[in-house]
Amino acid sequence: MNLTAGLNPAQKEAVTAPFGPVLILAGPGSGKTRVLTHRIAYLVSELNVFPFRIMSVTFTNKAAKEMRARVEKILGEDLRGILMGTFHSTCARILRRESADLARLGYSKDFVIFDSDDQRSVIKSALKELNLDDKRFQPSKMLNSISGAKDKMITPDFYEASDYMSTVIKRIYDQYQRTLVANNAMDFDDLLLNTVRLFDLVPEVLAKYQQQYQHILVDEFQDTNSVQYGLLTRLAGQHKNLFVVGDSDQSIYKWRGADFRNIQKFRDEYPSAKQILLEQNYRSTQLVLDAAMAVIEKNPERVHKQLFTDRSGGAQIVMREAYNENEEAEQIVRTVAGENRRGRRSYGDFAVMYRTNAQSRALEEAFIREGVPYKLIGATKFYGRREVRDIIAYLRVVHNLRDEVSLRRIINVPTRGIGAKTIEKLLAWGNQLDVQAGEAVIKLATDPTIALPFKGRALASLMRFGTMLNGWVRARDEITVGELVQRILDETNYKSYIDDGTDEGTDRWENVKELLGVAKDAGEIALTEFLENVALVADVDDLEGGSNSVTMLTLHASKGLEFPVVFITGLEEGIMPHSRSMTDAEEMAEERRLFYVGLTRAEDQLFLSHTLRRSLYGMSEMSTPSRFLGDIPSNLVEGGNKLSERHAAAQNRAWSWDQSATTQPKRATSSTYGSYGKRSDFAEKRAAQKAARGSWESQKSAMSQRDLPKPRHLSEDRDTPTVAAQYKSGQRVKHAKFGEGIVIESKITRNDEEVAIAFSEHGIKRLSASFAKLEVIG
DNA sequence: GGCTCATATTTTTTT
DNA sequence: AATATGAGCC
Repeated sequence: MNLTAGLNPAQKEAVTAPFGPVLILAGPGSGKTRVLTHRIAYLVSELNVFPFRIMSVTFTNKAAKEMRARVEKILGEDLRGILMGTFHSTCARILRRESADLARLGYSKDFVIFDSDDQRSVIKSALKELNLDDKRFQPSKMLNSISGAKDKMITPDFYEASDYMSTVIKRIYDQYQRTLVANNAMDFDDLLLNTVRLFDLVPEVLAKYQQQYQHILVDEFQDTNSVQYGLLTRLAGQHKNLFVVGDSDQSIYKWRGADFRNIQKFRDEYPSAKQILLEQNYRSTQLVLDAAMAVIEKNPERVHKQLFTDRSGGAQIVMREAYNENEEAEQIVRTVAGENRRGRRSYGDFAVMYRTNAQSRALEEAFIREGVPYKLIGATKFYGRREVRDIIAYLRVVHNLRDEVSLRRIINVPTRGIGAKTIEKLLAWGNQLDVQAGEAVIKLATDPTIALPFKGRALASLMRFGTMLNGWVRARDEITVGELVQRILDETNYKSYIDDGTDEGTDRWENVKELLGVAKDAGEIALTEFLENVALVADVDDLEGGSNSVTMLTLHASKGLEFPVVFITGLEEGIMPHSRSMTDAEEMAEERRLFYVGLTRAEDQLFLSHTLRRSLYGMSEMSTPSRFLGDIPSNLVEGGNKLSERHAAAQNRAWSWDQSATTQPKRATSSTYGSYGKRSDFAEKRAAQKAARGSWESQKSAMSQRDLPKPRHLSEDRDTPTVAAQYKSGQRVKHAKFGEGIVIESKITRNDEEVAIAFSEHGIKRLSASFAKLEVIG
């Protein structure tokens, strides 16, 4: 088998690099996934590494899964000897395996993983316990500090208390960590940290894994944090076969502790490391690359890289401006529908990207309205919904009775007469008897000899709940996760609690049923594994809409993917770059890298859009085009980069819109963009789309590309105006407020005409013809 | 203890 | 806009 066929010299060199530390610096689209998969295959087959003893760490579970499939395809065999996963899942696995030694850290192997929501509630109860104000010590800030400490491997005892703030944080951190251990729970950082601690505490365990994994491969190395780095160097301590692949220009997770300087650290610590550069791009046209390079070059302290491709030329970038996010979305759907209808592209060729998840809403609505199939990656977390979290909390308590956080969540949901006072009393009582959380309720319900501090209604309720919980715990190893969920739903009468007959209630119940479906699909797997998947695998939520649908995703989620046509939306100051990054130069550099990542996802064409007005937190505000747009060379943009002109125009328009808003009735958005109503309404439409997608899937063999549902009213080509121009330059007009002026430019935008007028007394204004009352006087 | 209404707060990105 | 928290009342 020739594993290097079709690879360029640099790629070949990487695949066949000698054992020892290797650093691959790979530009976007340089085939690094290919290099990784071939490297693994090479290790397995050519060098007879058997049993395989290879550990490969990628960024997402999805990526790991794909990589496994690819390697298996190359080798044509089952790869049980290779561990592939994320850092987090790898660590969870190791920790559960070493449960005997894990006890030394205070955990049993049934530990649960607390996500950010759980973390928040732990912090909150810690604040309460310590009598601290959650305004002064914001839970999110506290969590950031704690996470930062954990990344530096600082335990509460060693947290430096130099001033008042840090003294308080130290106390909160201490309390937080105690709570986690008491709950037999780990947060995401703990999974990594405890693995390293375990290795340091029990050298035999480390030695075992060093022996087991002779080769370690790491993808997206620029996004590792220092604990992950520590974990790698420990694991590779003996064989030093550490093969890392990264690109500092694509480092976009600094906020999560990632530090691309790990690349330099690696160089310093392994001076003998072989270093290979992959600069040839196989994905994009030269034009796309030129744009991306022009953007990234502006970042300070950066090593210049000359990306190149065989794909010279390429379609020019389309830069578009829309009135608001709804119009922006419509422009996109029309372009997509148009290209699809002409048979030039299929829906699956398009990706629409945005900075924040909240921006997906307007896009979804537009796609639903036009009947264009899409799939949403990430988005409003399915597992973040209240009703879903409730059920998960039930499972977690059944799985780990020490989980007080989850118990508190569900002990009175559905309401069963167990209020705050009773809960506190119950837990205090349990504490005296040295039983935790769920154990206490069960003891109360099952041990007739025990003296109880409760009576009457509270006691009856607790007994009933304890009996139920006991039943589930006893059944948990006998029945499947699906059956367990079903039982919990039945016995708690959850449906009548959540489905109150309103649209929203029905919607919630649908979500519960979806979770039930996921549980049933999980089949025979253990509860532990099920809960771990829920905690660590984020992509269960992806609305898998077959291959032939438009992908919507955040810029972060786009890393590692590629699409023929990419739309990047919301390119406005405050959104992209995000307002939270404005004050810090390093964060701004990261925003730029994020934009760079988005740009380099495109194979053939880029559409970049910004709006004049954007709704945020339910308020519509004027927006200014992103500074990043200005960095795209004019010759790469269709019709030239008009950003600076637009920038000025935006300022002017901001002014005139606000003026007209006071004198004119509000623009009829409901007729122009359709009215959207409440959440449930939207959920309904989304469900309808989902159902329709199912039928598309089933019909797709019978149906050709072009027969897909025809857009209802946007069958026009993308820039066909729907209004006719009323004004032309040179005309003299009169405005109610600004007096007389001369039209210098008239431009048709969608559904409107925009007129630039030079007023004798007020200077140049850009006005909307439908708004401004203009009288032609000559 | 539980429900309803009013007010505050939020959103960056994800394992 | 959508959700979380808190006060007030049954």
